[in-house]
Amino acid sequence: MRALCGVGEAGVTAIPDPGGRARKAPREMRRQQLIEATIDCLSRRGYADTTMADIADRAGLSRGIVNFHFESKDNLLIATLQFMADEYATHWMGAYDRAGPAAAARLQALVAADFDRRVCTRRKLAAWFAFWGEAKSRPTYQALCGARDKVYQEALSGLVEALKQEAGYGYDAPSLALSLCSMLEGLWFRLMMGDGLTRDGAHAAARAWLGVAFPRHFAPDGARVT
Amino acid sequence: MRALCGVGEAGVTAIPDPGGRARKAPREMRRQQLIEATIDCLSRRGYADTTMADIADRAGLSRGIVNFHFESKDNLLIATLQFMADEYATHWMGAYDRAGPAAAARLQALVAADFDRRVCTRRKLAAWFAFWGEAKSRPTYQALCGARDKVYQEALSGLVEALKQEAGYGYDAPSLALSLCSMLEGLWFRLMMGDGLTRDGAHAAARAWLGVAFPRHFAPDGARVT
DNA sequence: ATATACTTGTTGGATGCTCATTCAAAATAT
DNA sequence: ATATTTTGAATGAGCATCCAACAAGTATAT
Repeated sequence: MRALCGVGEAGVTAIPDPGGRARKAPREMRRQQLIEATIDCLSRRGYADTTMADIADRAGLSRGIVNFHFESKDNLLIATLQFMADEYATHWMGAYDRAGPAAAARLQALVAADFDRRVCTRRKLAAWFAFWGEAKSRPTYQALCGARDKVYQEALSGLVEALKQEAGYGYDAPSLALSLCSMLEGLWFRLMMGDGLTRDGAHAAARAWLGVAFPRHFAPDGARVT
Repeated sequence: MRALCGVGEAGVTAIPDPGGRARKAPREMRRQQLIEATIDCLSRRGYADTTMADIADRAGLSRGIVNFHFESKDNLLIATLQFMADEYATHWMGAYDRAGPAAAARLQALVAADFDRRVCTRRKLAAWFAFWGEAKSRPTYQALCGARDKVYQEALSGLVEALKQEAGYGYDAPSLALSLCSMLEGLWFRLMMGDGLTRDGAHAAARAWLGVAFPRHFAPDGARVT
């Protein structure tokens, strides 16, 4: 589906074309191509410096094309954020469902999902932060990001509560759930910032947290204890 | 020092003037006034929509003024970020020094400092995130933000390590320190995003974590155990 | 099949607006 | 009188949007 991934610094290279520059690529494909180009530009140039021309160039198409497929720059950005939010939700929900019924297994799966290659790339993290930086002043962004979080946090809260009942931990479940998902977001932040932190390093830190918070369910390195 | 704090939504109201609109306010005062106006605009309109005119209006001064005191918009933004980074560092270092020699007391003080009124306001958090959103594509911002973190994280790491040695905890200290400061950043993020989370709620979540991670030093509610 | 209208995509330049910067003049200090 | 600070309007660059022309498919007619 996604064509770009390695993201070399190479200049003019366009996205390997779904349908080439050929006219009449299916509507949805061209939209997706433009969305990917937008994520690309956001991650390279930042929100403020991303122009319509940049996006068109990166997609290897002409200047007017965006206004044909999306009505405006704003619409394109919203569609891009929507796409990322949907992709993220689909991803973690799939992991949740595949993890089986045990609360500990589900929690472990959710944490692992956050550091999976498919959603956790420099490119996408940078795009997320570009949006988040603007979110407080744009209700639309805030709504989309908020929706992303709401359900996710509820899922985490439920699991934290379930583990508490299973093992009689003494913590305050809502507070601990909040600190858990804040930590996951913070790790994303540090990954995006560079600093030599790797996806594996971040994942290890998250697992260390699990081991500390739920010692009867997870070993200090985050491996599950039966 | 800082004049604005309550930040009502009120429209044209300028910053209560250090020196009024009177000409010839001391150089440093006018610079500070413009920096405060910049933080204000960033938090209300976001990075992309903050213009020189906005800033001048909010400061209650004329359009050309910024280019006189700072040479360019870029310079003003950098000075603003610099100011926030300095203020933050001064603040937590002061808390650290005032906490006395015990590692647990110092850790508690650092966590409390992060949720103190002076640095943790909606206004300032929003400004931080405006910068962070652009940081990946602007080396200068990244350097300033990175410097902010480096020393802070080292301090936290040292304390986490010290507590481990005091009480023989089983965790991996570097990973746990990373997860701790990620959590603090994530809590800032959620505070900025709104969602009904209060400063006290965020602080409580952080303390809950302390209780979970260092049970021999902190009670479940984060109070110190002697 | 081949020609003819019609729909959908695509292009690149024209248009007009917003904004950072510049600057000459005015105001205030020393 | 001279130096510093402030003003507000002029300048010009960059950008999103618009649009007229063109291209490529698709349906209908011959």
